[in-house]
Amino acid sequence: MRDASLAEIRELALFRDIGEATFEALTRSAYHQTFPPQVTLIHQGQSADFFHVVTDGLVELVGNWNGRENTMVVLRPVSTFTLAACMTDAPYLMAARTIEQSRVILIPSSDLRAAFAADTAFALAIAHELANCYRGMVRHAKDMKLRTSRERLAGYILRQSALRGGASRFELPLEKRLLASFLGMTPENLSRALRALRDDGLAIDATHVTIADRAALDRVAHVTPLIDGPEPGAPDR
Amino acid sequence: MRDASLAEIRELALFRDIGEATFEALTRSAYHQTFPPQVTLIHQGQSADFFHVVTDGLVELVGNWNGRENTMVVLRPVSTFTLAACMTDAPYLMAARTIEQSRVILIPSSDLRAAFAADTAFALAIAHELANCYRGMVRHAKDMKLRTSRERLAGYILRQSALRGGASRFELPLEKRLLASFLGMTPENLSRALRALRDDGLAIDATHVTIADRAALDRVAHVTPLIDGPEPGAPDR
DNA sequence: CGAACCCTTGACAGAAATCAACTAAGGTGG
DNA sequence: CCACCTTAGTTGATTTCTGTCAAGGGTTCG
Repeated sequence: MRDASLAEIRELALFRDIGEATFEALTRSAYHQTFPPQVTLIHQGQSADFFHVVTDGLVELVGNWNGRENTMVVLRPVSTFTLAACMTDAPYLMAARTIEQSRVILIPSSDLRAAFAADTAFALAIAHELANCYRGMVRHAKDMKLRTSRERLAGYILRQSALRGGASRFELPLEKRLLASFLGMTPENLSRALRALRDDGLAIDATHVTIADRAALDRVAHVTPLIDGPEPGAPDR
Repeated sequence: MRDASLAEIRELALFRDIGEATFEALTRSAYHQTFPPQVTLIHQGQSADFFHVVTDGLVELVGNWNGRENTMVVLRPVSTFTLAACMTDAPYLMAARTIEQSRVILIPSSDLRAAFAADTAFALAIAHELANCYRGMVRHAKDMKLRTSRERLAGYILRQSALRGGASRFELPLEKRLLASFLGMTPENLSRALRALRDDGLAIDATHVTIADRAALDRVAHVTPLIDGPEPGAPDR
């Protein structure tokens, strides 16, 4: 891996507190690679060869079953995937595909497990990462099971706003069909839901989002950290 | 904690490989308590005081939002909950309630984190447990987003059969309204779905399940380890 | 310029939630 | 022992929501 990459990665929460020897062992056989958009990085069912860290771009985790496909997670930098599979040496449950051009670190899973055993600080960082992945998936499942599609959409918009420091105008970061899949609906349905939310303080022109009435939108979404996650930058409370 | 409990617990995968000192530190301030049915053990949003291990009985994890409620997980012995919250010192995302009389070990979260730092074998066991919880929730989310309610029900029946060594006749382990909630449908809908599956080789009389035509049922469910989990007892592959 | 592709819209069909009525079983208390 | 109440489950009627199908507009890209 190049020196510039190494310095950049060393600052990530996953690697910040670990020993120099561990860091070197982890990065010795690792790759930091750039991928074009729409490239499938891993397939579901494959054995867990690499632990992945998205450092730039946008990656989606996709579930497939019986000819159907669904976007389960959208990963922005800096995020990881395939950690649980690597730790348990089990097959990937989801495929991963770049949405836009992305840079990804690939760490052989055997090195990951060796570093876990050798470095307590790294073990703790891994456990935190696993716990956060779990909690993210619990939140997504709660979103799916407790909210209607309209409510999920309103919640998504407010989360995106929060990610941008509470901005009331921003661009949708995803293609609508991808967003629809992530929110558990069809593109047609998303289209209609977006129009319907105009009565609740949301205006959308193509990809340009304007929150006209935040309170009204939140009366639909009832945003809560127990589903929508903590405020960006804040600890998970 | 009583000696009988200690011996019993020592054999669990979580504690099997850890040092004697760690085990003693963990169990010194732990409780092994019996709870009646329908008791709420924890509420969502509470701070993570205890790590929990279900040793007997049946416990459900429940999500609440805006007056709605949904069963997210059903835990049979031996299973754990609140691990992710304890490791990250974050609030519980789900409430827990006993379904039937249950015995639960409660370990103070500070002790859990101390043991993680002190004992590498325990850290590894915790990481495996976290990874398995994550993968379980991914599977549940895939179940929800990729399958219809009828397909989920068929899958559930076949999983329950597999848990019983492939038995074709067994008793439903849950009240139907609880099962309906877990499967993401209403009780009325579950009733109808059960009748509809009679054409697909499933017969249900009250709580008594008979799989008349396993192949037909699997043509509906398309059981796969990537959603339904590994065969009981087998590693996750 | 044509070919994809994304998005939107409308019409329709199917699935699921809701509302309501009814049965059956279990528990309580007179 | 029986009347009464509560609760789980079923069934039917209805409405609401969502998916599907089809068509058309707009954009991008070879």
